[in-house]
Amino acid sequence: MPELPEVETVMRGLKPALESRTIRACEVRRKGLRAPFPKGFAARLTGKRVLALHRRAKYILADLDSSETLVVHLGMTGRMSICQTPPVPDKHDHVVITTDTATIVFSDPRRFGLMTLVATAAADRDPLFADLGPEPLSPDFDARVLAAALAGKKTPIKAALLDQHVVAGLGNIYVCEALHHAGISPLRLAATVQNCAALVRAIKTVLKAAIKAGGSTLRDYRHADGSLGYFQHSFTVYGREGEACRRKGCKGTIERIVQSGRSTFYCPKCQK
DNA sequence: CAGAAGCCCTGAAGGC
DNA sequence: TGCCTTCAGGGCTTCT
Repeated sequence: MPELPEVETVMRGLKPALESRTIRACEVRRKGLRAPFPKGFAARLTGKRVLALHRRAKYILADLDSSETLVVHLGMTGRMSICQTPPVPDKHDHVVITTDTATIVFSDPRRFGLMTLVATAAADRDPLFADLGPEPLSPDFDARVLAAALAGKKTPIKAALLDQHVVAGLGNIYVCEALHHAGISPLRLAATVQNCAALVRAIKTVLKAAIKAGGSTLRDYRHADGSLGYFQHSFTVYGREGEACRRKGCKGTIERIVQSGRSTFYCPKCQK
């Protein structure tokens, strides 16, 4: 499940295959993913040069020389693969982009992903991005900003951190990991979190370590070159129900609960 | 209006 | 073996 570290890793892997390259062909093999592809999608990509690749929240953005930006969201099972030779398309391969040097395939069995085009100059104001919270790894995201976003929130801190308006790019796994790292219970109401500085530090630490490890491969996630992430081996709570807490000196056992329909893993002993 | 629940979608895994 | 149910969850819509 691609969260910020996975999307960042895929984006970095795509850079050599896309930046400063010209899209020579684009094959669209269905009407859309979770939303329809925009009108003339393939034609608006064909012949365009990719100026720069970047990431916002869980979105990969490719600025084109046509003043449009290709927006890609991997959803749950989306994958961007670089192939040196054109592959035989699988039934879940939905978009095939060909440059002079490579073929990039977007595949997504569950089709929770998204591919669309926005005007580059107005991207920040697009509904996809306008209300997003700060990038967790940017200096803009600090204790004061987080405290302000959590003020008055009656929802559990777990749900608040999953809210992309509060902070953009966290998903279920890294929220669980960051809360354990900070020693904060996922059940605690957001407005009652005292140590926002520790929580901000934990979020940044966990995300940076995960990016360094190339993200976490649980099921579907792969780098653009097909290789795997390995941060899953460093999880302290996620998927560890019934196992011993890894915090130094803590004798607790990791529990799994369900919050807003989603699994939460935490240690009831050291997360308060 | 905030917060919670429902929905989309498919493949893997478990039960019988 | 094979059929059925359950689960995974990001982001959107709908309900309370």
